[in-house]
Amino acid sequence: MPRRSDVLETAVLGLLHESPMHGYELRKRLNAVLGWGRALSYGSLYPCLKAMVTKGWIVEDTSSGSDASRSATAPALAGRRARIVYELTAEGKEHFQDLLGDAGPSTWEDENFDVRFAFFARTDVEVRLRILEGRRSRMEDRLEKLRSSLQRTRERMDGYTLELHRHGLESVEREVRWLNELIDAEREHGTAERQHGRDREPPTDVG
Amino acid sequence: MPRRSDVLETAVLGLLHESPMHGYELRKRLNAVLGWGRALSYGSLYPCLKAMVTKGWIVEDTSSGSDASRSATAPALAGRRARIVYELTAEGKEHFQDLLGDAGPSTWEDENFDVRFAFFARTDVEVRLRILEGRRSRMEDRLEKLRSSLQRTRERMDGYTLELHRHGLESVEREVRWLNELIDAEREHGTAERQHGRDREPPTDVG
DNA sequence: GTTAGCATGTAAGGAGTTACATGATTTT
DNA sequence: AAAATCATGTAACTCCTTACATGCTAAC
Repeated sequence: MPRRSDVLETAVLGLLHESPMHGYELRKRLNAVLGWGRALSYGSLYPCLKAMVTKGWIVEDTSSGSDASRSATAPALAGRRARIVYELTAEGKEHFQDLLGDAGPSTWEDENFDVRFAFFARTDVEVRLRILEGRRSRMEDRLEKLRSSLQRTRERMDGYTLELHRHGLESVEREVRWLNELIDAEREHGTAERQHGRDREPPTDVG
Repeated sequence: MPRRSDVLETAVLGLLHESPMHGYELRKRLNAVLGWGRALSYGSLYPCLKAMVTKGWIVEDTSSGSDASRSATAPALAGRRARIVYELTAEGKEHFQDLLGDAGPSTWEDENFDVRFAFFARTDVEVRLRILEGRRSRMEDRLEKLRSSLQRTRERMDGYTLELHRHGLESVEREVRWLNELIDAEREHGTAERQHGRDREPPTDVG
């Protein structure tokens, strides 16, 4: 059975790919990049980090004043509390690449899609396309269910319930349009260039 | 400490208000009315129902062929398996009214808002307005955070992360517009009429 | 006859939050 | 001097899903 929530681990590996970080900072970046409703709690993050150390994907660096931690993000933070800076190992990088290579059904589920999308810049074009298309057909399924449910129960529902459903339906429709635009953009200048670079600019003409 | 997820209990009470039902049917209606991503599992529902019996909000009616269960939704289901039909008690109705009277901070959170909205037809206008306005300011807070986060980190983000944030931002903007329209509609013919009826029709001119 | 749907449950476990515990440093 | 922010952790608990266990009826 495939584990269905490597979300946190994936995100941590992805962020540490940018630069080594300590837990507190990691949490902030995590909350920023994946705009979760609630902020991630330490009670989730720290145990997760420990587990990842055990698995050999990251290592702890407990040298408070070292250059490694300072260079990245923190300017002149010499005398603070002993911070534990986490760094990717070779196995960690390898594992992350494996995760990015997966384009299976779990990747287009609600919980996973956002993380995967957030690291699309480091994902192969083919994988990107398969995930986007998978996500789209997932959303289209949902669309059909919602539409038929609205059709069937329209009579028995009061105005508010109806309005709630209508709004939900429109949200999914909007998501499908968004995915269509992304897929088109991938297909257009997706095959010509094969760069993973940071000046890669997906649909600015979207919306 | 206020319990933060009476969602299921609220929904069950609300649906049983329409008519008595057994667990299996309740699950289907629950999934239909509150369009959750995943379907509610029996592992959640049945223990919840037992707990509600213990609390005295509902009672089990184990008379397989009775009129009570048949009249509501199931035509000619005489010889099926012994079904347990759940029915509201007086205390259950009272508790539901208490729940509907609450317009506190928890009601405009993501997890609770949809259930509350689904039963707006049985909720007072003042409470409806307070919930909608609370929800809106909640969404506006989120909007501001997202906007400033986008502003701050625009440079450091790659195209995909940017696109993800842009899309998330637009979703929240859309939700705010929706809430504005609902609030306007409530205010317009909300003070004049005080009916809770089923031909009450909130914004058909919405969107 | 076998698959799909009806119908009710329990046990184990996953994934996360809240609340607690601790303490330094910076800002007001 | 107090409050906020930095920084790391643990224990208990909640809520929910998955997987299992059981058995009946309708349709194909």
